[in-house]
Amino acid sequence: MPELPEVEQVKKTLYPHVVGKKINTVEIRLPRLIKYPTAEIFAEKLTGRTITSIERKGKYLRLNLDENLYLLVHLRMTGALLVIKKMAAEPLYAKIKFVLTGDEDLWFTDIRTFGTLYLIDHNDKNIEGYDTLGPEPLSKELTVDYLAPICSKKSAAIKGVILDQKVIAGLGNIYADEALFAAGILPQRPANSLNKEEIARLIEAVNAVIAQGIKNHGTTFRNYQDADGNQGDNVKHLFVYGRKGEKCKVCGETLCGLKVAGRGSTYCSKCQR
DNA sequence: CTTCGTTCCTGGAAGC
DNA sequence: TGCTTCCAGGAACGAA
Repeated sequence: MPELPEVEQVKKTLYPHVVGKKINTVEIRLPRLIKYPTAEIFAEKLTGRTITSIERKGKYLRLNLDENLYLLVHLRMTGALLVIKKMAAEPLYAKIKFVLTGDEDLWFTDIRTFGTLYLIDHNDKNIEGYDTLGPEPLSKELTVDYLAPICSKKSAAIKGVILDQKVIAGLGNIYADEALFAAGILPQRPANSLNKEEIARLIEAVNAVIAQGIKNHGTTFRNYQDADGNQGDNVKHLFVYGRKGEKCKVCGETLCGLKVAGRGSTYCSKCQR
């Protein structure tokens, strides 16, 4: 599932293929993926626009267009943006085709069809979920002074807090489990039970696992691929995610599985307290 | 306000 | 072997 490092890798691989290209037509095969405005207006307004740059904010990609338009894309679980030669066969699970100038097209594919797309302009209403994103990992805004007061007000599990995009933008289940392991903190610990030193360790761990994920071009656990169709290498560097029942790479203990904040969570009962 | 459960969806794994 | 059931999860939403 694409989280911050995966979306960052999609951005990097997409950039050289689509920036400067014009969208000639848009073919929408699953209109319900377009959350704003309607699929008809979405296609109509995109036609003839030129992609000027790409930004990532949390797990959102924003393709900036001329005429003050912005194409927002959230890949959710199995969404992908793929650049495909016009002569090649169309990709599996194709849901939206952006016909570009040049010899390549941009496709949005999605197995489980949870992905969402929006087309907004600077006068549009805010898109909830996008405008409320919290600070990013590796940013100077993510500090103990920021996170400690938030944690002290919450009795819910710390894992749920760091998965909340309004608190930190970009963590999903993989990097949340990895960060909690690296920080030596159990995912089910109430957020308000963490002291300042633990919160400092957690921020450091979040930054470290995200930086490593980016360096390794993302984690391909099931379906994730970048815009060139390549997989990420980070899965071999995971300590806990997807390793329930296997031995802890640090202490040898069998890793535990537990549902925390509604998600499958894996942790080491010896390394994490 | 917070917290928790439900919903969406499909492929692949697990179970009988 | 072949069918059925369950599970994976990001985030919006509703209920308590």
